[in-house]
Amino acid sequence: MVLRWRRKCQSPGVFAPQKMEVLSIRGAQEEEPPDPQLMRLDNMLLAEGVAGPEKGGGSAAAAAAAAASGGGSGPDNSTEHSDYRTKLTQIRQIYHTELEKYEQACNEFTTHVMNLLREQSRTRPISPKEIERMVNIIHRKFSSIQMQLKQSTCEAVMILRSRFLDARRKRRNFNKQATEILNEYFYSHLSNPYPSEEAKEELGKKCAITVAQVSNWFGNKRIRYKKNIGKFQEEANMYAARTAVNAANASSHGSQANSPSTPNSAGSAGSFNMSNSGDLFMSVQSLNGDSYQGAQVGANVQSQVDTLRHVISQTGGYSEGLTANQMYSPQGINANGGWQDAPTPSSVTSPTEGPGSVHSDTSN
DNA sequence: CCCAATGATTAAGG
DNA sequence: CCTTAATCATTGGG
Repeated sequence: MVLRWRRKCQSPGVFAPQKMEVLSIRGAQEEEPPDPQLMRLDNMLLAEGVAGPEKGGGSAAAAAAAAASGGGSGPDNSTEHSDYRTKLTQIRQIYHTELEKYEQACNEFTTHVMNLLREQSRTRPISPKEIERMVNIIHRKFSSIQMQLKQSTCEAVMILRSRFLDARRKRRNFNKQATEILNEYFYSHLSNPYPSEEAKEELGKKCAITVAQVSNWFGNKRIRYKKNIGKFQEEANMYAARTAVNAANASSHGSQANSPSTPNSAGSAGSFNMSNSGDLFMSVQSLNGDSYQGAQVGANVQSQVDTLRHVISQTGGYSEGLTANQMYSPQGINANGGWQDAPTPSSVTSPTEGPGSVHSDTSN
């Protein structure tokens, strides 16, 4: 489609607006045949708040915009809609102006024709039926013009809506910090990267995005990670190392409740130091084994295991079934090729898959 | 310009 | 509702 919703609706003074008496157009205004096309347009304009009552506050338009935004529940961004409402009001004004103009022109023309007929009635007999027929013809003509106007307006509204309500068209990348937080969560829950509703809310809060956006992000991330794990190796190493260090620090220092999720260590980018891998290995041993005195390690055990396993698999420090060709298939991805039961097997990438039995899920 | 990355949407399945 | 997978449309770097 063409993106030119502004322009049109500009008829340069076809009829000079004059002060004329209005004839009785009421009778013919009601379209005898309820044209479905016209009804559709009318309904749409009405629903869109364009053809509604006068501008008694933008309530109609606001309601329409809110309804159009989809979900009824939600403190949707109202700043986004202000621009939309402004433009919608513009369309509405143009529409009303034009409509009025057409009506006036129709009346004038009708009057003119009537006068003509009246004049002619002096020289030849004119039946009232003929007059009525004339008027009908005129009104039909102007009705079709009105319909064009309505159609144009509808089109404009549709384009406006797709322009403003289709979020794809105003996509903004998340800021660095947000993606960092999301990635951190993702890679520290690699064996089960499905954040609960609460986790999503919290992530959304921390990243200043909506829960739906968090879901989108994880959906995209999961599929794209799975599709090409190799591509995410670097990133995975980075975040795994970072959170692993964090976890190691936390567990070694006992309960240290502080540090609100911002490790803030921007120093070690790609360089992963192998020296602490030994410590991490020990941690894994104790965590994966049975007796770990901490006892209070509940929900975040899995995350630590995830990151530690990842780190270990990358550093090659853990020999149990981890061979070179398994670099690209770390932790929780099972033989199915996915985290969840894949409905369509469709010949997964790596048929040979090692032990992926890391599942002590903490659902709460 | 091209092109990879990326957020959002859609369809299909549960 | 949720998910996956494919796709769209934009962003931003070269």
